[in-house]
Amino acid sequence: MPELPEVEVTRRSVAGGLLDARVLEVRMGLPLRWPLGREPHTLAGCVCGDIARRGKYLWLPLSRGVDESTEHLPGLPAKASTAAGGLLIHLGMSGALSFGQAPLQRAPHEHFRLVTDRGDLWLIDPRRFGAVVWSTAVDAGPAARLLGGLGLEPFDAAFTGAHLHAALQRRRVAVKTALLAGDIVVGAGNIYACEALFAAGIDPRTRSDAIGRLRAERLATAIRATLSKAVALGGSTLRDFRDAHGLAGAFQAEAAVYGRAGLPCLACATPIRRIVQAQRSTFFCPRCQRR
DNA sequence: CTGGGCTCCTGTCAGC
DNA sequence: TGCTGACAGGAGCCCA
Repeated sequence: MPELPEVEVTRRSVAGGLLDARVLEVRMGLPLRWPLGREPHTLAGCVCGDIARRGKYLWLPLSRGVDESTEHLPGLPAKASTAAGGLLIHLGMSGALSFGQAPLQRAPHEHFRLVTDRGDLWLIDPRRFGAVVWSTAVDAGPAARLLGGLGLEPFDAAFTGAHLHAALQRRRVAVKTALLAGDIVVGAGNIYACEALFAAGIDPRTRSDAIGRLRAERLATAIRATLSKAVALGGSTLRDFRDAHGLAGAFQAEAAVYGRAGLPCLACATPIRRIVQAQRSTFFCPRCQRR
């Protein structure tokens, strides 16, 4: 589910509540995609920093604090938490964060819970493709390994039509497959890649190295426009997605092609087609989108 | 190195 | 009503 807009909406909805919150306890449920990589109890006492986003990952910095829950002898100082680093969080296909109050009717799918003095943060993830991974720094250890291969942020000034064009020239896969790979530009998943290609008037089957400079420019603009509109609408809620306060997104109602197979194109009334590319559904208008 | 396919897991829905 | 198969927002990993 969660593509860049959903992850960004999630980030914004938890940032204020988590900042400066002191971790009291960490509870784990069923295994997620990867292990936490650290004993949960060693995180008690850490203080949450400003949560950041990189692609579809969230990075929650944790600074060293004092573990007040740890038993210690009278007269001796409270045991300092040994942890300093952060948590890299990915929502996978079906994940959502919830902050403050217990999520409703999700009990079997609560697989991670950060108990803090400002409220609790839950990861609800039925399919468990999501992950919460400890890393000593965002640019070291497991986080560096997972973030290392990512492409540019779509709103980074370096992500230009020229950059996209040059990157697409180096590939021979279909342009939609190249966008989904996430090593050129991050954030556009299956929904937004389809929508951006529609907005740019490009057939998703077009070989990436056949995209000219002008169309690459249009595609870069369309990716940014599609993603920013989706963020403004609170993301897309197809099934599971909610922000941390339980609010659903509204972009799904604005989708021009995604999930609209057989329905008339909003621009030309030609039936929207569904095909499969790299094991993922692709939706497009065969008339508005050209090779 | 590139590209294609498989895989993790649960839930939902269409069709019989 | 109940069973079966297809499909779902991601992306790392293995193989040719």
